[in-house]
Amino acid sequence: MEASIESGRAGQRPAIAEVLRESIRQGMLAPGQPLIQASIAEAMGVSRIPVREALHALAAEGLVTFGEDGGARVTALAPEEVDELWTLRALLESHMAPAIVRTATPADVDALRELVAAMDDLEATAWSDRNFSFHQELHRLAEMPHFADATGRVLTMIEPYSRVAVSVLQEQSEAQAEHHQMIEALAAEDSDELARLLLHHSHRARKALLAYAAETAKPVDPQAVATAAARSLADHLGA
Amino acid sequence: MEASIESGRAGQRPAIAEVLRESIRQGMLAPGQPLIQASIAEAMGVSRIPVREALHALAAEGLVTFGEDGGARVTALAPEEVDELWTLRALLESHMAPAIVRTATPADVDALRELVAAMDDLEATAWSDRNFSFHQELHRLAEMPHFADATGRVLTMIEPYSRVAVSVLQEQSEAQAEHHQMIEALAAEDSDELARLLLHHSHRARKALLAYAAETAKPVDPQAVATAAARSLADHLGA
DNA sequence: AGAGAATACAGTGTATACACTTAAATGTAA
DNA sequence: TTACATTTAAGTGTATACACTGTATTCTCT
Repeated sequence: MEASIESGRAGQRPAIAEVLRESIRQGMLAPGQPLIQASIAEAMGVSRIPVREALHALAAEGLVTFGEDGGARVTALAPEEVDELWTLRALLESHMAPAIVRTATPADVDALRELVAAMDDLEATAWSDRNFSFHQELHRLAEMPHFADATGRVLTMIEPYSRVAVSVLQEQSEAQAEHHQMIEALAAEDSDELARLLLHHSHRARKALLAYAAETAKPVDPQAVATAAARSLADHLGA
Repeated sequence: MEASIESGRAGQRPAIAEVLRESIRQGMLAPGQPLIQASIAEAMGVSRIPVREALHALAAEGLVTFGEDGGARVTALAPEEVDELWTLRALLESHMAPAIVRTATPADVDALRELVAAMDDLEATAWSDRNFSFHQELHRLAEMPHFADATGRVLTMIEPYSRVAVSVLQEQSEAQAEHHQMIEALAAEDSDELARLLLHHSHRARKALLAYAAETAKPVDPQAVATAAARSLADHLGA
């Protein structure tokens, strides 16, 4: 995704788009929720102008959708769309495997190993956060900025939905086991194995998510897992 | 890409982002060119506010880059980036082949065949326009909106650079021949062949572009192919 | 009470105005 | 002429203000 330094000149500001993007990714702002410009502006202590700019940027990223009435909402994905995005993620991520193996230094591998080890016994929310970082770090190693960018975008879009799966199923432990395998494949410089693992990683998670969606009434509802703190922010921003 | 109807409420406006996106894609606004808000606003007959929103949206799409000084410019890609994007395009496009074959109706195929036939003897600029439409149409048929979106984004980003190759090399006739083959593969419902052709299509074009870049001093300079009319618009918008 | 008209409200879109920053142009002294 | 200080201009960032639109609410009349 974009560099975190939003602008040199006005750079000391907390970067409105960044805050909204993270809030959406972490599920604090649930899919479908209206994003009222004035509320966000007040919450952030700025006028509506920079808020509008952030919303337009996020809309271009696909995280926000402007309705016909002009109102912005957190993009809500249909199950088929989530499915498609998981497929896209699998394709992009597995394609980066050779580059990752090629450019990763032993120090990189160690850092990743440590990161994954630190995730072993985290609860769902904290684990999801680290999980996102782990994959982003992997992408960064490939030194393919546009692949990483596209993949990061997709990861961000599906994250609210992934979190449902992580919190509900035994998904977390399986994914975590695969993370360890990925580190070993990386250490062994086995790019085919890494690609295979990344493909499998996505496909399994995708299937788990869809299975969960199928067996519950309200198919995919990240709102349900929003934390209490998250809810209060969401309520503050909501209509 | 986003739906063309930018907004219901203020929808009758010519959609500023749209105009800028097209201008960049077609090379009227050359990579690296400064995008002065006030100039664009005046040229479009609006204030800077909606212009800024458009620029932020385009920045999120990667077509525009905000410098450290806050100024926006048309994104200029390094040769490695163009190379990477061609690879990305090949990957995405070829992956859509089975879905395209699956969902295309005979009427769709006929329409595409006609479109391609109409391109046979066009000069470079007009051909490039139709070429873009042809591929977009192909993506649309796959009924995979997020794949199509990502691919369209990439196509747009590399378009100014592709045009250089089309105008300088015999690229156009080779690409056109491949287009005809794609139609036949599609008509024969041979998705493997279609995927192969799409891969080859990108890889060959990519190599041709890089070869051209290597043998010229100024590696990739789309400015050189901007038409006279384009230049005047660019100059008007430029600093 | 219920249907329809009039009003108030909530929200967006955007033009204007002003503060701030950087870089260029100008002027001045050695 | 060159180096340095000063002013000017060009550009951006954003707060405020106002116009517009749809929706809910209230009021009125039957």
